[in-house]
Amino acid sequence: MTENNQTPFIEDNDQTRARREHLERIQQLTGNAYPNKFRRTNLTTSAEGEDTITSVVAQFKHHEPPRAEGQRPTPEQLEAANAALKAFGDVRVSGRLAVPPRVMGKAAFVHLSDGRERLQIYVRRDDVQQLNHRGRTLDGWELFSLLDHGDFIGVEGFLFVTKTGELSVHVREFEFLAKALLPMPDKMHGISDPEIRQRQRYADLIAGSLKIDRDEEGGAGQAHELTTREVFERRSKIIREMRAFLDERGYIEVETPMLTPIASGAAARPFKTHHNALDIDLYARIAPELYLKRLVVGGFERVYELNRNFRNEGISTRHNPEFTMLEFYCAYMDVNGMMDLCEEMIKRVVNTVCGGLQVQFNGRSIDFNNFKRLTMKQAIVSCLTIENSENPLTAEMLNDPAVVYGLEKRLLELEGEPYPLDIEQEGGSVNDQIRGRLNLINFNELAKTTISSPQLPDPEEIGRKIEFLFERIVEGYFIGRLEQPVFITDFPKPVSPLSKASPDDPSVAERFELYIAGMECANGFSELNDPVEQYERFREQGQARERGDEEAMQMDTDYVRALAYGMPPAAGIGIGIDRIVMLLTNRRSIRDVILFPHMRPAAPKVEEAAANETAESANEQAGGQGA
RNA sequence: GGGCCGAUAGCUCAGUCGGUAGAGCAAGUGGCUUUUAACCACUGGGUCGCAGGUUCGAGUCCUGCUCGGCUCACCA
Repeated sequence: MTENNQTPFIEDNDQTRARREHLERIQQLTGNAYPNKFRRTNLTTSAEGEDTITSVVAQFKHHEPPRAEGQRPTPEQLEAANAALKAFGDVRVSGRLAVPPRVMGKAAFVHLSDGRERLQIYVRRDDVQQLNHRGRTLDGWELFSLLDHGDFIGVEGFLFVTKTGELSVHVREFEFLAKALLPMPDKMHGISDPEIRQRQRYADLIAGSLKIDRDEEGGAGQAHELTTREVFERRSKIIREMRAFLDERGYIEVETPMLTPIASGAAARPFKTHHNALDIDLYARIAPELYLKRLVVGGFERVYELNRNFRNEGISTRHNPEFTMLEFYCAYMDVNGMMDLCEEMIKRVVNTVCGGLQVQFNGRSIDFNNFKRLTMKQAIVSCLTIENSENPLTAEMLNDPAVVYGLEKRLLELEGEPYPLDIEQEGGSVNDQIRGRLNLINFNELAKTTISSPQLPDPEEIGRKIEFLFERIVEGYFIGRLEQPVFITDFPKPVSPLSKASPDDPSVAERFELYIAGMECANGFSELNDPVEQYERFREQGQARERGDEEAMQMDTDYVRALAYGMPPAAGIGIGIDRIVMLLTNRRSIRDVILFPHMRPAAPKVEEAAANETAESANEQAGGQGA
């Protein structure tokens, strides 16, 4: 038996010991427990060009006689089905043992899985005792007895339907293909610990493919919960559909640098690294935006990139340090055209992937038929005037600096008041109470207040305050208003340094963000293409940075220079793919739609830690010798 | 970073008031040639996340720590 310290990645317990012993005996019996290939037949139509369990099930499952619950098919039905199946001849398929072998004396049933579908095989001792196994004759029944849940085998035999009516392969020959030295998860429960599911996605995927689901609750037409595999298959489909949508419209897909000397194009803290040969610091990109617009300058009228961005910020159910973004740019289009295009694209993707425009997410129904559009000021107002019809706040009133200042002051006062607030109110959380109090503000009074601020209202400051009010009131207390798809438009110019100002109102940018289920899913605008103004905006950002705003955008003089060659009017957008996938797979955490999400390293076990330490000191010694 | 919750056999989970560590599945042995969450009998399997403390005695109570989940804050 293998010493445990030679395989530190395998725990030593009764399960793994049994599997190792089986492996040794298989090795002796077959001469090679890890063969290089298995040839499958090609009776079915499949993309793979050979028979998979999925393709065999897809093509032959319909031969199973219709049977009522708990009823067995009649002998006549079986005879007809088996006669039909026999005509197809022998099939060779392979897969993982999806269950522990059910051995009944001198015959056995096992299910094989190819990761998607499962197919039952039937093995009789008398059929395989003289087994031709890769050129040598051996006792196939003995080999079969050494199989464990999770092993890979290839089988050859004829298709038939069992007495209970299940499509199966009656095995004549089989080959051992690979061993599972680690025990499989519980066949009924799978893996429930989210930590293991995310750290060891392979185990999660295996567990999903091996799990026996009795689909009892499928009666009311309820869409079943997607398996992990189905989530990622759907993710792939979403991305494929988006690419197709853009390709059809003449967009060119490009790849721009992931490692950049300046992390710009968004407001976020970057990851920093160092290039040794050039001896310069580089930053993992936080957005491809400025490179893509250089390409618009260069004559790519329609261009897109679908790839990863990296932001050195918090991790949450909606944030992963690396996330996938689709950005595309279209020359001669403005922000309104881009909203139309975005809406059209998302509708098509949703419809194709989910088979309709009503999608269940987190217990709510999202209606993708209807994308609303609200200016940022309208959105704020819509939260505050519901119960206050005699004293309505209007979007126009938010043009008055006194109202903006007064509202901010009142909001901060309300938030500063200790719990419980002094108004008489039965129950309700602090947030409920603040919501209630916000509705009771006398907006007409606010309009009459004088600004106590020493200096005259600075338009820049007002813009930031409006965004602050939006974030606090709409995104905070009234996030439910952003549940159905809604474009929030007319962002304040000071917080939108890459956007063109609105021709109607120089204080706002032609910019939008798309909110769905309270999540920010997309951000787009009419691209600022005046190099002089862009230079000034970057300088203002630089000043904000000096004032301590770590996230103010970095100046990129080469980008400004590119604009100086002339960029046509254009609109661009960034769409957060992970969040779209969350919406369309009904997953509440971004970690459930990213195969290998970032997590804090698990605490090493005692022996592992010791092993790592010796490895590290060995490395250090080697490094010291080299230097 | 704050709050709440969780970590017990390979997996899923019980474990009462502080008094010898439990079940199902999985594993091992035997039986069974159309089963299907196969079945029947027997057997083995534990650093109770880690480190301290209280106690005659800790899976259980206390403190600290690690990892995770939810949530708030942060984050265009």
